Amino acid sequence: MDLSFIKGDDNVACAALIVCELPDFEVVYEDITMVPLTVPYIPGFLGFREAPSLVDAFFRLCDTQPSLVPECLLVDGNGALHPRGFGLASHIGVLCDIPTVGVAKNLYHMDGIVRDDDHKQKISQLCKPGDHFALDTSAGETLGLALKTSASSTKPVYVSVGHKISLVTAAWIVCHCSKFRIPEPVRQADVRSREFIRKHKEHQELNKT
DNA sequence: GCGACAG
DNA sequence: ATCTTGTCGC
Repeated sequence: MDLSFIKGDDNVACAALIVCELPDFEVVYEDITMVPLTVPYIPGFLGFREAPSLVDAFFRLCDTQPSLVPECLLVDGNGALHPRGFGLASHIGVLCDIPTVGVAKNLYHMDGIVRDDDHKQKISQLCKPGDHFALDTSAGETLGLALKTSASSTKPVYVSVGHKISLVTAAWIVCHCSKFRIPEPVRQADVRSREFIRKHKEHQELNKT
């Protein structure tokens, strides 16, 4: 039920697609691969850098385990909460033709949406999982939500529409997938890709001498 | 003009 | 994103 991405070094990263099954988020499929990166990281253009490898992983899932293709992807990055309204989650949704939700761990500043004192004040008002507030542009358009996902975290996650889903539904899904701050499918993709990178580096060390 | 800026 | 030590609490 997800997708994520981890960086190895400058030219190679680790793409991870994890499928979790309810009710306990048991991992029933994982596709973790080292991928070469040719496009640099430029804020605002993350989709062009990371979407291709992740879309590849999704199509591998479609080919090999069609019965495990989820109804929705949770993407580590923004969707509509983006300077041009089209972040990584939007790229993946369109290319894979599947509903996607953007889940960012940090706020990406843009027109009228900044981590100022007002924003910090609103965060401090969030008290229980599910509490949230809208992220509105200076023109009054809601691009996403700051959502508290776990009782023990001060920091919210930033949820936005990726593709073929409403913001309310997106927030509902993120909320119900969260044991900790980061929704479990994204967290598993994160944990497992780090682990993969660690083993990969060990393997490289052995081959040196 | 300069810095900040999802991962 | 990554590097890094300890610390607190269940």
